[in-house]
Parts: sequence; structure tokens; C-alpha cells
Amino acid sequence: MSVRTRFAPSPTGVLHLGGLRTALYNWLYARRHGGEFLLRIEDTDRQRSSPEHIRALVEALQRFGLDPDEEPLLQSSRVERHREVAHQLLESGFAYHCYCTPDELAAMREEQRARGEVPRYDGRWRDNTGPPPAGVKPVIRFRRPDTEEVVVRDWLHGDVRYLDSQLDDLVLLRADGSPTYHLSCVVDDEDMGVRQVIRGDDHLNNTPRQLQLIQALGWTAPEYCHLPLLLAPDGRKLSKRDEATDALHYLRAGYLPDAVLNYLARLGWSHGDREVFTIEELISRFGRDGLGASASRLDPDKLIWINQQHMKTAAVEVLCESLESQLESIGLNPEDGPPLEEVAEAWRERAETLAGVAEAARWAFSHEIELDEKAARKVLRPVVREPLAAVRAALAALAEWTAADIHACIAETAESLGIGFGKLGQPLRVAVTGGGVSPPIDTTLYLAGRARTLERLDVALGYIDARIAAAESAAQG
RNA sequence: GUCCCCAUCGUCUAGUGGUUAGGACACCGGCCUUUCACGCCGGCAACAGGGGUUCGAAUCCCCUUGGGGACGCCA
Repeated sequence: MSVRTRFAPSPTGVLHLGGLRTALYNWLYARRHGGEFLLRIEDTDRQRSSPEHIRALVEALQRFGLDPDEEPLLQSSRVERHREVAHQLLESGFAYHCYCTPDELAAMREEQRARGEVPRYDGRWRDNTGPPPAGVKPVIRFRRPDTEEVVVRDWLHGDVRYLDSQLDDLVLLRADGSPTYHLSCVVDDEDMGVRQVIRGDDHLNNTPRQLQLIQALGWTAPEYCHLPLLLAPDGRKLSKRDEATDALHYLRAGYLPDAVLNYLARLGWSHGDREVFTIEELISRFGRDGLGASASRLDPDKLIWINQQHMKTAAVEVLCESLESQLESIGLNPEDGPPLEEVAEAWRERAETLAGVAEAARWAFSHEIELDEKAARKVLRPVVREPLAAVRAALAALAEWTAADIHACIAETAESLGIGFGKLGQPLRVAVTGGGVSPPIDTTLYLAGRARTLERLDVALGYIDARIAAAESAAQG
């Protein structure tokens, strides 16, 4: 069985997470089986589609690395072919002209609803033999075949049966000659050679109609897989207005693309007890076997955890790329500080996202630091004045500014003063970073650089002196 | 309303007639530790309800309930 999958979004907004997951599954399946993954932009709704949206969509997919194997196909470029097929259906008797006006149809549905019936086209123009009414542009409707039932064979749901009587004659070509979704979709999938249709559950009910169309055209139906929907953390439907629905939001927030993909892959698919996968591992393991049929909620905590796991093992260049933009986005200059690789290595195991790294590393890139009031009061006390002054002198005299030398220097100073390493570490940390949390103290000082370190130690010493003075005057007064 | 889909810890899930119902996130303890993390160890916690089928059901069938989707000259 040849494998050709496709992702067919309508460019009506940003790429949302559900769409990204659908794209991912299609992409993975194609990769896994040595097939092709295609991208088709369903832009036939001109009112809601725009070139910007199309570009954003293609770009978003690209940023996650889900590149299609062929040029993306714009559905709008294919209307001639769609019309051709509609007329072919007309000639073979599988379609007919319907002269109902939109108002007339609305009224018909209204009546049917009022009577408690399922709103459905009643076929009033199905077998018309008389002359067409003047002044009304007709639509072309599909004459659905009179079979008993239509069976959708689905990877996840097995055989889903639809009674033919539940389906109605759908519009193929609008009064203005433009094709509708069902027609375009079926024709394009056929012409693109798509063999596996992996899409959202919301299309399951569309499938029997498309199957009938395919049958009327004498084509071979692809395999179908209707994926369960993604739900918001609270179990409700994902709202498009929610920022967290936008796939690119996660990149902006400092998540690694592969981590987001890993998380999404595990939502609705599993492989034993494994949680963390590289893209390569996903490609070699992904398949219909592990797919689940029930809807799943987004869990921000788990995404964070997956991201941490990926941060620990990602190539440092990947980390740097994201870190650079994260630093810029909080107004810091990536050039004005230690090498990004060193920063990334120092924090890859102690931050949740690259945004977190940038924030935590702020003191290594800015010239001014803010002393955290609480930490300073707790740590920068009069008793550490002498030890701190001693390390400052030792550090100033250090021949090489490396983490190892810094470590030895601090250790020696501590020993000569008869105090523990830890007694010196925390004051140094608060003095240099302004806060009580940072990578190991030797790394921290190394990252800060000698100039910044000495400068800030002087500031801290001044702070302590002021404290001593204030305490003395309080004692005297 | 009609049709369709879904249902195991709070969440993601493993499980396909016989398991002390497993793992992961989160949460709570503890260990490690110069801070913070990482890591390690342990704990809490689930088969929606009711009927069948069977020697035996989380697993198969039916009903109920709950959640979701579709019923357009949108895609």
C-alpha cells in the first residue's frame, strides 16, 4: 500500500494545536512508511482566507519542522478542475440542477425543524423535467445513490454505518459556479494521490457523503483515520481566542519545537510506558497501533515537564537559537554577556523553558542588578564582611578566570578563614546575581565575568557597611 | 430534535477474559546537595452506573448517565 498523506487546513487564522497535531500525525505516518506528506491549503472561502494567513500557516509548520514533500497546493487554483468534475457528474446523471433560493431552503429547514424532523434537502428538483424557472441561477447538487447504507472504514472507529436515508443531496457547485468543500476535497485528494486521510473527528460525519461521491466517480477511496479532538485543560472545547491555542505561542514562550511535538504526539497516541521521544524515535515508532479514540485535554504541566526533558538533551545550538530570541524579547543584548552556549549549559537542567533561562540569566547580561531585598537582608550581614572582602581580594588576584580556578580560590579562602564553602557561596551569589538562586557559585561568577563580579562585590560590601553604620548609630542613639 | 463518536487515578495513558489494575505529569513525604534545579526512593489516587454473557470480566453485549461532534450555496 503506497503512503501519501496530507494536511488540509483552511487558512482562516493561526495554526492551532489541534491542527498541528493532525499535521504531525500525517507527517509521522508518511515518514514512517517512506511515503509523502502533502500540504493543501483549503482557501476556497475567499471571505475568510487571506494571503497573510496562508503564509503564516506555511511558516508555522516550517518552524516545527513539518515540511511537506511537495509544493503546497492552493485549492483555489483548482476550481476549473472541480467544475469539470461537477459537470462530468451532471452528464453521468449523478448530479442535477437545483433552483431553490437560499431563502427557500432556509424556510424549508425551518419547517422541518418545527416538525421535529432532521433538516435535510427534500429533493424537490431532483427529477425535474420541466423548463427551468427564469432568472434563477441554479446550483448543482449531487444525486446520492440509493444504496442501503454507507460504511466508513476507520482506523480508530472500525466500521461506522450510516443509513443512506440520513444523507441528502449536497451542493457541489454554488450558483456562482464555485465548488463546495466536499467536491473540492474529494477531487483534490484523488488528483494528489492521497491514500490516507488523517483528520479531525469533526469530519467523521462528512465521510459517508464523500464516500458516495468517490463511488459515483468510480474512484478508489483512501483509508480514513478520524482523530479525537483536543480539549482545553478544563475539559471544554478549545477556544480559538485562547492564546494557548496558537501553536506558535509555545515557541514564543520558550518551548522547544520538538518538545511541543513530543507532547502533542503523546496526546492521543502512546507507545508502552514511554513519554519522551526525539523526532527520530517518533518516526520509527509512530503507527495506528498506539492511537487512542477518546478526546484528550491539554495539560500545561506535562508540557513543561516534557520540555524540561528535551532541554536536558537538546543540542546546545538548538537551545541557543531560542535563548537568543528570548533574551531579546526581555530587552537584553545577547552579545553583551557570556557566550550563549555556556548560559544554555548552565541552565538546561534548572529551567522549565528557554524564557525561564533568559529571565534567570538576566544578571549576566545587564549592567545594573537589583538586590533582592529579602535575600540581601538574610545573607549580606555584617558577619560576612570580612570573608567577603577576603574572597574579593583573592578573586581580583586570580590569574585565570575559569570556573575551576574560581572554585579553588573560594575553597582556599574559606579554608584559611576556617569556615565552610557554603558560608561564602551564598553571600557571593546574592552579591553577584542580586538573588539567592543561580547555577553553582563558581559557574555563576565565571558567567558574570571578573569585572562584573568585582564591581558587584564592592556594591555588596558597601551595602554591608551601611548596615553596620546604621546598627551602630541605632545602638548609640 | 436526529445521527455519529467517546468513557481506567485530578490529567495523559498501559491493559484486549484470569494482573496486588502498570507507567508518566501534578500533589505529598524522604534522600542527594554550597543556593536553585536535576536525579533517586516512597506515598496518595481510577475501571461512570445498571443489567446481562461467562467458572471468571476494566476487557464482550445491551441500557442509562455524562462529555463531544455533525446536521449550510463554511471548511
